[in-house]
Amino acid sequence: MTTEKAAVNGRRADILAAAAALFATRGIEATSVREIGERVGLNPGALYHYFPSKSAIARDLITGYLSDLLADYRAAGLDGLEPRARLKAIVDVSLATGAARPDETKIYHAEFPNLRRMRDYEHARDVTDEIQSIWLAAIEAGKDDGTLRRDVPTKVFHRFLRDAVWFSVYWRKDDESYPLDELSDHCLAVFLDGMANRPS
Amino acid sequence: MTTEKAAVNGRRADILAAAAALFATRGIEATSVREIGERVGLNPGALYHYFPSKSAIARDLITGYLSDLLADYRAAGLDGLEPRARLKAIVDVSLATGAARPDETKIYHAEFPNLRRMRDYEHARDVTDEIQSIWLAAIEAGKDDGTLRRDVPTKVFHRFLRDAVWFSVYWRKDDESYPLDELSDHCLAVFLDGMANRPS
DNA sequence: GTCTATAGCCCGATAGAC
DNA sequence: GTCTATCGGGCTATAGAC
Repeated sequence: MTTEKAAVNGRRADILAAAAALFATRGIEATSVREIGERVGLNPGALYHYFPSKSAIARDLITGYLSDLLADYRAAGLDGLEPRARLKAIVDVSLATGAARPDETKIYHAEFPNLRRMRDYEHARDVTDEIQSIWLAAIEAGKDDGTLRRDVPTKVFHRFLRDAVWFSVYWRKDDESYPLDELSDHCLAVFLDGMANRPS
Repeated sequence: MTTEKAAVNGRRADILAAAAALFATRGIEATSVREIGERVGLNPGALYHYFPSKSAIARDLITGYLSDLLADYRAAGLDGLEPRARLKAIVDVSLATGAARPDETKIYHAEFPNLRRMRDYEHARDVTDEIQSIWLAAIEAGKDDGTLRRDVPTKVFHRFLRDAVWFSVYWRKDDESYPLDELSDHCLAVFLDGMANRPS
């Protein structure tokens, strides 16, 4: 990669990061390209040298995020794991992604439901479908091998667990007081072993 | 109440309902007063006969919603219930509110975090603090009487349960195929008894 | 009480100098 | 590659006729 190309990618990355921070806190539509330019030290018009439109910035953020997330799930070797370990791996990959990329996580969950029917989001839709099937398959495997109870519908349990995991980016403080592996332990304790106190 | 007063309140209610539907799906900032007027069959300027501003519509929606929700919790006689029954009552009141007022539920959860620091939201802040303390007290009571395990922090369990309950408005279909009391049963099954399969 | 018309502002995006 | 300047348009809110 040449020096000029690296500089361009650096600028692009700066713009994406600045836009992500603003989109995550105020929403895409409520964020102006002027604000994005201000954050990155560029006049509004100059942004259009790197991106054709504001919505292209949002789309690149979301599709890049989803592609990386799917790659992380695939790299976790889920197929070789027993259901409980597989669910733990899914939760851990997700929590790590939420902690590493909180802005994109918030944007995806807050805005994608309204964007998924738009043109240029076909690939993102495919990725989200595959991610969902990864979660659902792990829960089904747990039911099949007797690890999980069968009277709670798979889709319902999926929603409960999924929301607990992803929405933790809104309340977890990213400091030493509550490390990620503790959150992971608490999440798996509640959802796999249950909150009920059963002295053994 | 005079006929004129009732008519005014009817118009006000129509405007609030139309605004709620739009705010819930597109967000407050992304919704224009022209759209609200269109929905209710009024020219944009005429809305200002009933509300001083767009943000006043949003504030009335949120504060009214929160006041009613708090009243419902108080009417449920929570203090006289054992911890498990108390948590079930809290979940049931919340699910019923979500089903009866899905738009305001979505608006509150999506927009209040960004609005709570604003002027004119002092009362809403007090109400949310009290609602949160109702949930936390029920969980603490469950720990105190040995019903709930103590190794998962109260605030963490609260977030998991709260998000599962409230965000169900985004995915639950409001038809006969999945009635509210089934959702309530599944929620309490997962969070109170645990998803783990323990043949007894 | 609802209308038409518009003020004043900010928006996304573009043109063209340098 | 970044700037200044601006276009065309939608926004919230207001003014004043009816």
